[in-house]
Amino acid sequence: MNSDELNRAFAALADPTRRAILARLASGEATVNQLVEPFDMTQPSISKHLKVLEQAGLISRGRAAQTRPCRLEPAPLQEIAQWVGMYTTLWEASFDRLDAFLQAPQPDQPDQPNPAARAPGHHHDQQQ
Amino acid sequence: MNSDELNRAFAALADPTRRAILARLASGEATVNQLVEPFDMTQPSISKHLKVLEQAGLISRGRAAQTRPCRLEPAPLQEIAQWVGMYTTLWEASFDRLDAFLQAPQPDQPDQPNPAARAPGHHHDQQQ
DNA sequence: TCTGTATATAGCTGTCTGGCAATATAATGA
DNA sequence: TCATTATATTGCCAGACAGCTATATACAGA
Repeated sequence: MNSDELNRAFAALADPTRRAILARLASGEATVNQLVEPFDMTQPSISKHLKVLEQAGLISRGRAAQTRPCRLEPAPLQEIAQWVGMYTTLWEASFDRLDAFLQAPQPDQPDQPNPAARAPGHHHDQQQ
Repeated sequence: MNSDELNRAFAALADPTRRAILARLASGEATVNQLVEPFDMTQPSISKHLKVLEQAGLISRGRAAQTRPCRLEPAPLQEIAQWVGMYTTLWEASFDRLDAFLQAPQPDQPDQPNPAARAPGHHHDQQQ
């Protein structure tokens, strides 16, 4: 749950073209040209987007002849799911418990709040 | 699951200062000055961050005397959780099923892939 | 009304970003 | 080796962004 990784992952996902590329890759590997095709955009622009996605760890690239097939790498998405998971108590908590939650020691440390508040059983136990 | 909302939410979360602000707000409302305090940063800079968070819908602000208490708004986080959720099949799938998944019709439409692939039962049924 | 406190806005700067066209590199196949 | 195809890199530009200082606005209390 490194901060830099989250920075890069979130920043990469902030662009709709890049999210569309990931959506495409979710259905299987694709070459750069295949990824260029659906977009009204030049190949260098897509290559730049791919570089951003790669540096964020969201994709990896192999080699097959002269193509560089792109594959989706789920790890950063998992990290994001985990990060967002720390806030799920905010909307999972039932109405009458909401205030208690707001008072309770919730995620607090800049960038690594409370990793133990994920499961649907919403246990309140935690450190610090 | 509007694209612009996701753009703003992801972009807002790409900054560690803003994520730290959210972490702080997860434990309850706070005034601007209270949010400034833990950071080695000027008040106008924090106010700017708050504006970004507000425009992303991640926080809202009330009025109490001359303070403007900030409150965390979970809706965009829920949208992100939902968006990421569409990719969970990629790592929930067991090893021997992975290839099948990569062949199967997965999230594809730019920015609104397959909303029906969330639950832990990982059902393969879906449209198109 | 005046003072102080809380917050917002304006203006500046350097850096990052997303797009493009043009060009370079890498691997294939003849 | 040469031509072709696939991809990456470079250089350019306009706009966004994060930080700062200085200043403006809003409200409270005397």
